[in-house]
Order: sequence, then C-alpha cells, then structure tokens
Amino acid sequence: MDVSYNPKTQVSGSALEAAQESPLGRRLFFLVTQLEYELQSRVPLALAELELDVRQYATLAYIAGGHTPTQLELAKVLRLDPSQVVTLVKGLVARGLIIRQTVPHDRRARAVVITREGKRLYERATVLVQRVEEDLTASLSRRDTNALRSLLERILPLH
Amino acid sequence: MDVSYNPKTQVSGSALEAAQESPLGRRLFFLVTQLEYELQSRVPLALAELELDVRQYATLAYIAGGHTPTQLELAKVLRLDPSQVVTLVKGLVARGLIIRQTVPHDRRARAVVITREGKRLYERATVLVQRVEEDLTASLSRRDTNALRSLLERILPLH
DNA sequence: TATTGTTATACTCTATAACTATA
DNA sequence: TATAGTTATAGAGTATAACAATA
Repeated sequence: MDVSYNPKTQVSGSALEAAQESPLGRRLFFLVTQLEYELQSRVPLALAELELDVRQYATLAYIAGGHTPTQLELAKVLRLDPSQVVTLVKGLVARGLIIRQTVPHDRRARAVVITREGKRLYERATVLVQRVEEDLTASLSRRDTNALRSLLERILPLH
Repeated sequence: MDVSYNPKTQVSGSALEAAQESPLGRRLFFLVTQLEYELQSRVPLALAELELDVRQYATLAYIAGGHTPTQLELAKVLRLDPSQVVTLVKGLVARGLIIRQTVPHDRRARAVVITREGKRLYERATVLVQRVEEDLTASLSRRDTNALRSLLERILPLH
C-alpha cells in the first residue's frame, strides 16, 4: 500500500519548529497543549527536592490564600475526582502540612486548613515554581509575561 | 485529629472564581493547566461528529501544512511515544485520510502524507476547532486573541 | 551496532461503584 | 432521599521491552 515519493518539504530544524510553520503550530489548542506539556515536565522536577508533587503544591497554594475548602470544594478547584482528593489530603496530613477540620454545621464535611509548616513549605516551593515559570517565559519581557497571565485569567470561565 | 473551626473565608462564587482570588489562581502553571483542561474537554466533543480524535486532527493539521514526516518525526511533534503513533497512523490510513510512503533512502522509515479526502476532512474539522477556540476566547478582542497566540508562540522553546 | 516501525504487555492514572455517616 | 468522604477495583491511557527489517 506504500507509495514512493520525493519530499518537497524537509523537516529542517526541530520538530516543534517545523510544527510552527504548519497550520498546527498556529492552533491555540496545540500551543496550549505544548505549553502544558513543558510545565508538567518541569514543575514536578523542581518540586521533587521538597518531595511535593504538583497537586500537593496546588493544594497548599490554594489554602495558603486563606481558603478553607471542604474536600469536595477542593476537588472542584483542582478538577479532580473526590476519590483522588482523599489520597491527596491524606499525604499532606501525614506530613503535618495541613489538617482536616470538622465543619460545625455539617459533620459529614472536612475542611482543609494549612498549618504553619505547610505555609513554610509552600513558600519554599513557590520560589522553585516561580523559577520554572521565569525560565519558561525568559523570552518574554516582564510586561509581556504579565500580559500573558492577564489574558489567561480573562479567558478562564468563572461560571 | 480533626479540629473544629469557624470559616473566615466563604467560598462564595464558583470554585474557579475562588481559586483566582488565591495565590494559586495567579500561577501561570495553574492557569495553563486549567485552559488545557477546558480545551481537552471541548475540542474532542467538537471533533466527535467527524469521528476524529484530537491526535488524529493534529496529525492531519501538521501534514496538511506540507510536511511529510516519518512516524518518528510525527512522534516528536505530537510528543507521543513512537508505539502510539503506530495506532494513530493505522486509524487514519484505514479511513483513507493519509497514506504511508516508503522513503527512498531509508527503507525502514514510513513517511506520512495526506490524501485529498484527508485534506477535505481536515478543512471541515478546522472549522469546528476554530469555533471552540473562538468560544473560549469570546471574552477577548480579536487583537487580544492574536496577542495571546503570539505570546505562546514566543514562549515555546524551539531548541 | 544503531535505528524505524511494530507488537504485546506492564504500569500508572483516573473514573466508577459501593459503602458509612451524616443531612 | 441526597450528599461528603472513603475504599476497592475496573478501565483507559501510557510507557517499556522485545522483535524484524534495515542502516
């Protein structure tokens, strides 16, 4: 079924470079997927020295902001299945980085609160994460990086 | 181990809205993850009516741009394991959307080329994908959407 | 010896269903 | 009757190892 051919277009540089010359490389969804891939490659490596994974960091970051979500609320924020939040929270509790608090008027629910150690580790981790983000956006000016963040914030639906 | 508490911060609106008030919501990696999630929810739905999945569309989009990558090159562009490209290519070949061509000077390699039907379906699919992207960026002006794409293109490493 | 494409399989990750305790 | 959290497990998706053909 294979047919012989003579290549009209050589893949000259890197694969991604080639992609950017094609319609694919101009597609927003492809660009976002590629960027997500880069971040999901680098952030875990950066956090590894603190023995945190990305979700654990995201959890700490969220509750460090002053929220005390229930596990279900946390599941929605992180877009995880509630059953996955169980493991996530368990790991952080075991390390004393968060505690589960009973909610007065609903004894089924468990609110998640950051501890002092949790906050301290969150701050150390943030330095590492920021470094990755700065490396990744090194080709942009500070102003352009802010513009990017701002555009992403405007896109994300708040429903 | 649980402790009682009185919530200082109520999660008032949506979970994402809450996240955006927290340090987490300002983190580039979180914003990108959220956007990726939105796209990976919507694009497959849009493509379903053409019975294409996202990777199949990405493949068509890439080779519609004039490239004739080998399967290995395609694996690099799409950041897939070569073994996954086998299945991907097989599905498209079976539908007559692409063909595998022997490469003159390396008979191990198979170059992937789009067919006329492939190009036609790619064009129909692109309309659907563009619609999703437009919906998602509806809160941005045309100019801002272009700025976003441009910023993403500048970030992605061309190594 | 190394590389492309392929297959079969192991592994990881996620979602699902079923349960308990509350509401 | 519905919901929050939990557990165990099934299912999907991915990576790994081994192979044939070719370099």
